Amino acid sequence: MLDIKFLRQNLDQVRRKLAERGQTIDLEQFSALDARRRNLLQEVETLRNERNTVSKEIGDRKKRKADAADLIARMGEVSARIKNLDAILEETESALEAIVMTIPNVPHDSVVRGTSSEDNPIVRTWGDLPRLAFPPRPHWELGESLGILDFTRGSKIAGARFTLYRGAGALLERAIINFMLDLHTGEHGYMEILPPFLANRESMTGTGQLPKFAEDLFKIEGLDYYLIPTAEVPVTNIHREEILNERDLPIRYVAYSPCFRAEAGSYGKDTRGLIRQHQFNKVEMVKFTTPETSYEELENLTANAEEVLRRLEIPFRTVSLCTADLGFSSAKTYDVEAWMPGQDAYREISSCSNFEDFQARRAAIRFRREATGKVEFVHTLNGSGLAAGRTTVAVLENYQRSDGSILIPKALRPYMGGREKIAPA
RNA sequence: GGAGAGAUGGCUGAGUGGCCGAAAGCGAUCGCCUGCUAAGCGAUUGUACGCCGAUAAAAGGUGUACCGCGGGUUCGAAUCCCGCUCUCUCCGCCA
Repeated sequence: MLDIKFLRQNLDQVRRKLAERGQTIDLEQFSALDARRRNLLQEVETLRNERNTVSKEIGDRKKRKADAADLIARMGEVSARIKNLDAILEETESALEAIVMTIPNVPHDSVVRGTSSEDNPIVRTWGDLPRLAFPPRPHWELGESLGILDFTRGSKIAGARFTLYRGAGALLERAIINFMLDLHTGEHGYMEILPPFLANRESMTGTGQLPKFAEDLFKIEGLDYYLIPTAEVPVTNIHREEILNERDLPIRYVAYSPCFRAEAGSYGKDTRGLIRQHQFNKVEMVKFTTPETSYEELENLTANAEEVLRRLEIPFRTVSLCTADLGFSSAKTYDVEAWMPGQDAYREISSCSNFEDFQARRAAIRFRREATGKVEFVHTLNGSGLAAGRTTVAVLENYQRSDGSILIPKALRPYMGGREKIAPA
């Protein structure tokens, strides 16, 4: 969420910035509620002050055995008024919060203004597209004919958008996950985390999934637990309501987790194959930084994600999301898109974002500045490093051969017992 | 699942209705002292929100709230009552 004081003082600027995202927000309503809240607060605090002072006087009188009945009667009324005002104040505050919690982050100045993903500038392209002497097949065909991906049985067990991996397919995805974790912990300086795969309402609110995007989540019936849509949720919430030491920053975590997404509203989109699933595996990088370094950290976070594809020798390009394409909590996002020959397209395989203090404010993640002793909000960042399911897709499609077999990328062979290819049984 | 105990500041730990935002100790920071280190002495040591502050911010001042969370009793609650959450111990079950 945005800072209420900042909002109050920069209404026009915020309105303009949000318009660039294609959002219109009822900032008049915000102003009215904010003013009302402050008036009520003052009134109620004055009454509390009176009650505190007079209650002391009552105590003194009683000690002296003097009569205090008049004061007690008066304070009875004051307390009743406080109770009344408190209820109104609470209503006002939750109405105000309801607005503020649904206002998206303000895009960073370097983010290009646009109206759709068509306007996302390409910032980097890497690798030569493979020139195949045969028409490339999509991964679902390859996976089924090799007997390593079973979409039919995945549907039988759970439903649409669930897939069963078998044999070398299961091994390949596990190898990809292990390779990525080893790379980020061993060479990029991240600490590995294995988090809970369910999270509660507070955690979901802290990172911004709630209250606005409840329909995208799977919820455990009757309990306040949600299946995580990304490891970003549990890992960012590690430090919820904490004050960190400046010298411990930046903190860099990397976590494997399955991710669960309801994919409401995406009917008919990417219905075949592994691209869009209700459950998929992902390795996620999360950072907590000081405000001064967060954009530098975003650049190398993105580079860390790209490095996976470089090592796997899979062509990719990186785009910077324009204002219209930016996620709710993000101030700036790079998407890394891997080349997928079976689809003749680049497809998103990582999304790296700087949330600045947007999540930190919601989740109360702060740090104490050594120079001044003051507490400030940290900046949080995260990025996929990478989506494992889509990485499996990229490997299958880029490394396919005319006989339908798959060459294993060199970087993955140590993770697959030295195996060099996946061939039809 | 059954039985019991507990939750207070960075930590340990007092506090059972007003003098408690909270003793004491530890730790930390600053200063003094000291050949260095240790010891000693002194001071400081939470967060949030509102208001005041010469304009924005800060310094500073002031008020309110916070003793796991939510409600209740009372003129007044860390303290009494109810509900919840979490932690610990024992039993059962289980990977």
